Amino acid sequence: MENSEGGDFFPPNKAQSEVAVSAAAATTVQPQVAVDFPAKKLARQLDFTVFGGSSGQSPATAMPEQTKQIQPLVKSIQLQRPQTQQHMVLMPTKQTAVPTTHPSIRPPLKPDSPRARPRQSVSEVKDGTPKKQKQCNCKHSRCLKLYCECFASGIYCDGCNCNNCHNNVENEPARREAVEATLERNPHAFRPKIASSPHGARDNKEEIGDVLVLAKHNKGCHCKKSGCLKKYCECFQANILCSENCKCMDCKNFEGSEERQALFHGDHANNMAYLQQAANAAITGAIGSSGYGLSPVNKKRKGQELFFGSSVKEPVHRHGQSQQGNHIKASVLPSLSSVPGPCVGNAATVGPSKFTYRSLLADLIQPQDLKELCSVLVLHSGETAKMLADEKDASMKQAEGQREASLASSTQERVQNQKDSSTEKDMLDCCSSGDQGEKISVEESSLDGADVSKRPMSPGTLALMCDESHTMFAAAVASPNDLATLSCNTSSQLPHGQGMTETYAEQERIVLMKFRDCLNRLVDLGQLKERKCSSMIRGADPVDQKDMIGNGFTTSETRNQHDSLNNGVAKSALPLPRTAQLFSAVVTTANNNNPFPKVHRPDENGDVKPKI
DNA sequence: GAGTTTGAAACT
DNA sequence: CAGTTTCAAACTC
Repeated sequence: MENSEGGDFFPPNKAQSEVAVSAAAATTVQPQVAVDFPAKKLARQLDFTVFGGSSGQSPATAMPEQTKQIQPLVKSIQLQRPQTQQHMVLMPTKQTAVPTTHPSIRPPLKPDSPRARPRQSVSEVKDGTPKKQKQCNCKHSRCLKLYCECFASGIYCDGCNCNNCHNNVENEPARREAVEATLERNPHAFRPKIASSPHGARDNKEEIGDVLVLAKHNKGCHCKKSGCLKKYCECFQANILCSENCKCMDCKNFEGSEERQALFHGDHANNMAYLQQAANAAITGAIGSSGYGLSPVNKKRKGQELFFGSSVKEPVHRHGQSQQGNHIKASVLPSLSSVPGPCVGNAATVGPSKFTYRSLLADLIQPQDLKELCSVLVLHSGETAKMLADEKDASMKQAEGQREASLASSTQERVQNQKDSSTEKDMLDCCSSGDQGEKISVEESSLDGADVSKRPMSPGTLALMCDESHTMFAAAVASPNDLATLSCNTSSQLPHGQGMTETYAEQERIVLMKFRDCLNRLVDLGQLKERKCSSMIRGADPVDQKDMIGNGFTTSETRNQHDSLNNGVAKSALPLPRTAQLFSAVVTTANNNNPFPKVHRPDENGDVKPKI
């Protein structure tokens, strides 16, 4: 127990190398070992108690578990901290102002401090100026309380300016006692304060510009006067936005806060980051579910007042929480100029501000579009089948006409029809497997005289129709071979033999051609949209961006895009469903080069939408 | 560098 | 759990 405790929490001897962290010695833990960043409160993020869910456990019971897990933690910290620091441009580091005396050459105030050596290895930074973790200046806490950054970081004081320091090897018993007491008060005392996204690793954190937007303060801050824009605020100091966990008042540390943005002004890098953020948001329509949430700066306060009549005295985390709430609300509003909602899509679930990539086509293709597309393709296939069948019948009749009409032949034909009917039934049964509704829908969707259900259909057609309610898209893009497979291998049972196989092949070829054309159209749309977004971003007029919703387009713009899709295409006089329009363009266009002049579009015959 | 402000931690 | 005190860092001058 004691050994494990020392091994878990208490710093190692400074003689230990960083590599030795993995050693099994009792003093293997070097939580601070690679921490080359303002130790400050981030250092407190170390969690020596809770790994593996020791939370709630008494320190005594928690300790053994710490022993098991501390080393991986340390390793991850070593890897992650420096990265984190690199991104913290928001937080003006004062490290350069910190005495740079190297721990190892500092007066042997606390010669046995374990911190010196490990830190050395990582304290050489950028400009070559040796940097050292901040030293505490504790006077009354003996460096045995969380007030002390060193203690909170789980490290010995070393070269600090503290008085009556007990956070060292000589006072190990006292220190241990203090640790236990601290853990007793709060089992999470040494737990990381900043939680990353649910996806875990901090080095996977998502960043927008220079801001860590996924990280979140576990406890949240409670700032009252600093507006969460000073380093008093733990969130701000950690370079994260306040979250719903915070209980701060008059918070300005949220995405879109003009005060916060003001901190960036004059900082080119940050401005660029912000621009980049705006660009990303506009291009991808990444902000939440409702669109462009990136506030083009400076509107937040209005938003706050709008929603809360923002009073400085209003208690609350009002702006940590409410701000997040506001953001959500604001982002829903069509005009961001009026309410500069931050980019928070859903702070309640994803934290202060989470940006998610969305395809340029995200809002172009709707689920019903796929259904309609499949309907179109199915109809097309039916038409093809019909046409080919007619051709075949004509040729057969012609051949028959040349022969003497015989009773036998008519009898044979009846038998043939019976086989067809039987085969059809089998195929439908197979494909509708367990879902009568689908079978019905297939039949219903065959409308208009095409009477697909009563004709032999290609395996591909059947596959398309059968899968319409679940994997329409997949079925549509499947290769003919796949389609044949999907059709339950019924092709071998088909009565027309090779002739029908050719018909099926032709059907599939045409359907796939249509589908390919559709995809090409979509690609064109995407490119069009990309160009549009890019030009908007280049315009860099935030006000203009207010018109961007969702993926960055107004409905009218989107509509225009759809219109452009149909340019040069004879449109149906009847109102087509959106996608029907979309794909009718393809169909009609294809028909120009098509042996099949007439294509029945779904709506031309009324309701042909698959009923699923 | 001294003094003030601030908010987390500790305490009641 | 809320209110108060203590504390040390951040900040101001």
